[in-house]
Amino acid sequence: MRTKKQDNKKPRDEKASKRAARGWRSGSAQEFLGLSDDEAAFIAIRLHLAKAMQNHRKELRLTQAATAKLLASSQSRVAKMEAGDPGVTVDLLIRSLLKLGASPAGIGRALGRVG
Amino acid sequence: MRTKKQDNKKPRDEKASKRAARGWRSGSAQEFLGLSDDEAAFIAIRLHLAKAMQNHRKELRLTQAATAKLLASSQSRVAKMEAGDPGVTVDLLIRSLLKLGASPAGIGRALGRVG
DNA sequence: TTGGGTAATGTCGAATCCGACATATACTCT
DNA sequence: AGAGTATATGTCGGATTCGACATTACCCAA
Repeated sequence: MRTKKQDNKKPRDEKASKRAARGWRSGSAQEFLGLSDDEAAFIAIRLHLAKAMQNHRKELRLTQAATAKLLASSQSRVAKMEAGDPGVTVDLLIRSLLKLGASPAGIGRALGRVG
Repeated sequence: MRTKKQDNKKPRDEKASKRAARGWRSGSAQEFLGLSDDEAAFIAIRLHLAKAMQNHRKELRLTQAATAKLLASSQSRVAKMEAGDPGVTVDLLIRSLLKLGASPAGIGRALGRVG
C-alpha cells in the first residue's frame, strides 16, 4: 500500500521531488520499520501525548499509582501510557489528559508540535 | 439534534466558584446525561473530528464508499465516523484523517476549536 | 547492605471496537 | 412510479484494548 497522494501540502521549501523522505534521516525508524507516512505520524502523535501525560503528572506532583487512582486505572497502565506503548490507544491518552485537567485546546497545541 | 455550539460566550475568568457549571445552559445535554466535564469534552472532541472527517471527504469529492476503500474499511463505518457515533474511537478518527491526508497540526487546530 | 518507595514489563480474562454484511432511508433522475 | 446512487442504522464474530495482578528493575536513605 503506497500512499497514492503526493499531495504534499507542505508550504515550506519542500520540493517533493521524490517523496517525503524529507524530515527523516536515512536509516530512520520509519524507514527501517517500513511505516507509511500516516502510520509514522500516528505513532508520533501517541508519543507526544505520552510525553504530555508525563509532564502533566509531574506538574501535579503525583506518582503513577496516585495518578492511576484518579483515572480509575492501574499503575502499570499509567506507565505504559507514559511510555507510548503500542498497546495504548490515543483514545485513552486523551481521556486521561482530560481527567487530569488538560483542556482540548491544550491537547490540540501538543498535536501542533508533532511533525 | 444539531448540536451546534451553544457555548457562544467564553467564560473568560473562572472564579472557580465550586466548579464550572458555566458555559452550559441549564437543561444542557451534559447535565441531562449526567456527564462530567471531561467526559463532555471528550465527546465534543469526537464530534469535532467527525465533522473534520466529513469536511475532508467532501473536499476530496469522495463518496463514503470510496473513502471506505481508501481506509480499508466499510461504508457503514465511515458513516458512523462522520456521525460521531459513540462506538467509534477518537483513535480511528485520527488514523483515518491522517490517511486522508490531514496533518497532525491540522488535527490539533481542530481540537483548538473545541470548547 | 537492606529496605521502602517508585517505575517498568509481562500476562490474562473481560470489555470494547472494528470491518463486514444486511437493510433502511433519502434523494435524484427518467 | 421505478431504478440508481448515496447515506444511515443494526447486528455479529473476531480482533484489539482495558484494568488488574505479579514480577522485576531502579533509586536513595538509613
